[in-house]
Amino acid sequence: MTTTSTPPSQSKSASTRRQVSSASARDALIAAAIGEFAAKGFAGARVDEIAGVAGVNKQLVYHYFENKQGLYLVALESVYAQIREKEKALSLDAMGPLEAMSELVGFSFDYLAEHPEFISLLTDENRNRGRYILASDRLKTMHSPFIEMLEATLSRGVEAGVFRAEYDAVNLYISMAGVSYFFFSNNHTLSAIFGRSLDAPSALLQRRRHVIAFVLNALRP
Amino acid sequence: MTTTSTPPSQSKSASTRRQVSSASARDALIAAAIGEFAAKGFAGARVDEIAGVAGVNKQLVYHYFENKQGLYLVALESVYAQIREKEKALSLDAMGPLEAMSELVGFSFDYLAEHPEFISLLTDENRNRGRYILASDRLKTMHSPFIEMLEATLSRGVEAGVFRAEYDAVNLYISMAGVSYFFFSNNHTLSAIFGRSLDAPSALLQRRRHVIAFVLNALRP
Amino acid sequence: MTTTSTPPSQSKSASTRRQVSSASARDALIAAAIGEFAAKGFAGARVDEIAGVAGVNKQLVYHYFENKQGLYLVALESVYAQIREKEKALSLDAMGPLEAMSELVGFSFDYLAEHPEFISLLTDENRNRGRYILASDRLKTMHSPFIEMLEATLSRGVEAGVFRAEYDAVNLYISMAGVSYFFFSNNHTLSAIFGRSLDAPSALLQRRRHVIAFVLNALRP
Amino acid sequence: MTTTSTPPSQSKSASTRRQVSSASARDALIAAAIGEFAAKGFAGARVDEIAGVAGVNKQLVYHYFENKQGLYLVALESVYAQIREKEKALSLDAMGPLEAMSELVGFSFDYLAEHPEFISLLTDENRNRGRYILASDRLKTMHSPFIEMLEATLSRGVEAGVFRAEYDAVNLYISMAGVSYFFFSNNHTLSAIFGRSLDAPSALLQRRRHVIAFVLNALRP
DNA sequence: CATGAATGAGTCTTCATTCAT
DNA sequence: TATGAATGAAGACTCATTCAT
Repeated sequence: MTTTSTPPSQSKSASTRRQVSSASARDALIAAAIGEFAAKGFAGARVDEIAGVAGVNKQLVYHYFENKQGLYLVALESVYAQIREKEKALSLDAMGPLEAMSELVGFSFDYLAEHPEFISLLTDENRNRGRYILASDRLKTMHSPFIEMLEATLSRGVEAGVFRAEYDAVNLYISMAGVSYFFFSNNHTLSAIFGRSLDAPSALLQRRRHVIAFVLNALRP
Repeated sequence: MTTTSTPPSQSKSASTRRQVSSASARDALIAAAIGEFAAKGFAGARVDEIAGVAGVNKQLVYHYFENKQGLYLVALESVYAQIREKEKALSLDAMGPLEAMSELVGFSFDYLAEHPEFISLLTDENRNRGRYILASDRLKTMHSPFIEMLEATLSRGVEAGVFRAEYDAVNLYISMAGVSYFFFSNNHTLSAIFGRSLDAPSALLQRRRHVIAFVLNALRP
Repeated sequence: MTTTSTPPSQSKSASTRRQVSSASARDALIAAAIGEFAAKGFAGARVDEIAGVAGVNKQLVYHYFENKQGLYLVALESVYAQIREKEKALSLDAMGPLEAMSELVGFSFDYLAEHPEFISLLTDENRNRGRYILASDRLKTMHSPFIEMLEATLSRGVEAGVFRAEYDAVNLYISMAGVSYFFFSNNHTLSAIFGRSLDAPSALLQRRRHVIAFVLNALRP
Repeated sequence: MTTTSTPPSQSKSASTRRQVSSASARDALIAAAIGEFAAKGFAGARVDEIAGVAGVNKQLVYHYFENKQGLYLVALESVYAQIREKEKALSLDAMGPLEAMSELVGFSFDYLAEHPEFISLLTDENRNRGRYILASDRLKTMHSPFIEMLEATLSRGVEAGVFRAEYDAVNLYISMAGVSYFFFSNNHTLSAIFGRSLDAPSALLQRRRHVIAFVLNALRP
């Protein structure tokens, strides 16, 4: 299942079918919402369009999510939940610090490459000054294991003498994420300014190699 | 000067006043538009609001810019023109490569710190898939001197043996800009996730130091 | 320069040029107005468009004609004046009643064929319930010689025994005009309904022959 | 039924009321639209006014007809549908050719006399150069039985030796319709020019007699 | 649960007209 | 005279949301 929100438990027998249908209708709405909000932002997205893409009646938006904002919040929670899920799958324990760090940088890059909707929704949320992320208890408790993995890898590397000691994990995280994120989030304006197609597969591969080298070089003692 | 090229004020009494008044209505609209579009995006911005903030009649938007999109385009051109203007003021010739690179990284950081509207407009433009930047001849010809300065500084440093030779200038630019840009563009969500106020002055200063160190470290041979 | 392009002030002596230019500006406005009002009706016509087509400043409309309605009235008077002028050129005295009547019918047809704007303006004026024609003293005193010519021709023919005596001139006029007018005024819907191109030159010629024959046949004793 | 196809009334209590209510909102809009468009033309008509007259919310115009043009098209189809309906009720088979022709001419006159909105909408549509009638499949397939009745009556009369053989049915139709149509469509300007009240009941009756006589006289061998 | 109808508060845009020079 | 700037009133159209069944 792509979303996390568990529907409220119902015990009526006949409602089984309804639950199935409900769950899929609800999920379809969330999936459609992620696409619409990512493509057009909160203000530009249309409830009608979301319902249409999901193939359900518009009223269900209000039934499940109260209003457009409620749907937006759930969509945001959903994309965060997805990345958290993927992050948990990372297992760095068997790797040395250099390899582990390389894995972390690569993961950051790859996830953004494959999930443009994550970038778009984050972007919109930042224009809202983080209104929803701050209002959502679920989001606040949805701790990322990534920063802890990064911290642990950094420590291991410092101790092993392969990483500089001067960086704190949060700043390192922001730099590591930033070199990938900015490439994707501003791909169109960068392409226009430099007159290069930065969304071409070859440009992507080249960029991926660059960001790993760049971060690891910066970490050298 | 904040808006598009306006003729310098002249001292002829009669005609000047008219020109000034005309220019100021137009300029006031552009300034207000930058603020509105930055705060709410294209879809969320309200023509009424822009005119109200500018203190002029709403219909002047249509008189001067044809429609909301026209105003948006001019606002976008305006913020690009501003940064290009500042970039031209950079003079690195008297500096050694290390100092010059440090200056470039610091400039990137400082400009974004002082111009959140630049970030917001770029962000929105990227959600539009760069539609306006591609459509604007003015924007396409508004070449940035920055990338050439970076290229020159990089070459100087490589020749002097203080920089690695492996980076190409565009990728280096994106990394250098990204470590600052991402910090500002995603400040709210990062603050929420890390439970830190990354917009506090001290966090800003600390980040500034980090990005300069990070980039220069990555450049070491 | 982005602001108002100040026109080079010309202080050439002769007001002659201005007067000449005035007269032609006024005429140009009337000509453009006839075209616009004919093409789009009073409500659909745009003052800006009229001024643009005439190549003069919009303000002149208000200077010469007070407002849009004033211009419309003058345009209407103008097309009436034109047809009155043409009607005066008809000289039937040397013809027999049959030939004269044929001439009158042919004239009605030809004038409408050549002056679609006359039809369009009359049409719009009728939708206004004749508001302007009733309000205009000029139009009310712009007597048509046509109806008197028709009356005289009819009398001559009745006396000569070649026309029936039963028709009164006004009804005859309306019938004679109607068989041509309806063909032109409703040419598009008639073409669509009958699936024929009634605006083709051959259809026009055929129609012309028909209306003359039809009216003369109806007049036979 | 006056408006476009409405679902046949059913007798289930609940659903019927809804359908009726739905249908009536739609029908009320069409009826109001016919009046407004006839009175002021497409450009002059106001959506607000139409909704107000219909007593429904303005936005239902967009709900049912997409936009102003869509409503205009349906209004046009509606008036065409009305006349087609009436035409079908004509039964000429039991009459001789003279009586039948007289019936056809009288019908043309009477329908226009009773349906000024039909004239007005046709007029506006012709100013549009038949744009809507050409775009509407419904209108193109809404064949008129009138022209076939006229053709049959003409043939019968020619064979019986009471009508001239020279007229083709389309030209005859245009002449027959034109002598009535022009009288009504241009009633106001004609009244003004001739200084007669051509919309008085007596003038109407007199005109009716004239057009029948005129057409039948023209048809005599 | 599901659905189309309905609505009110906007939202961009137009346009005739006036102002200032 | 002539012109661009400016304006108020209104117009078409949108959209999140609610109602009724």
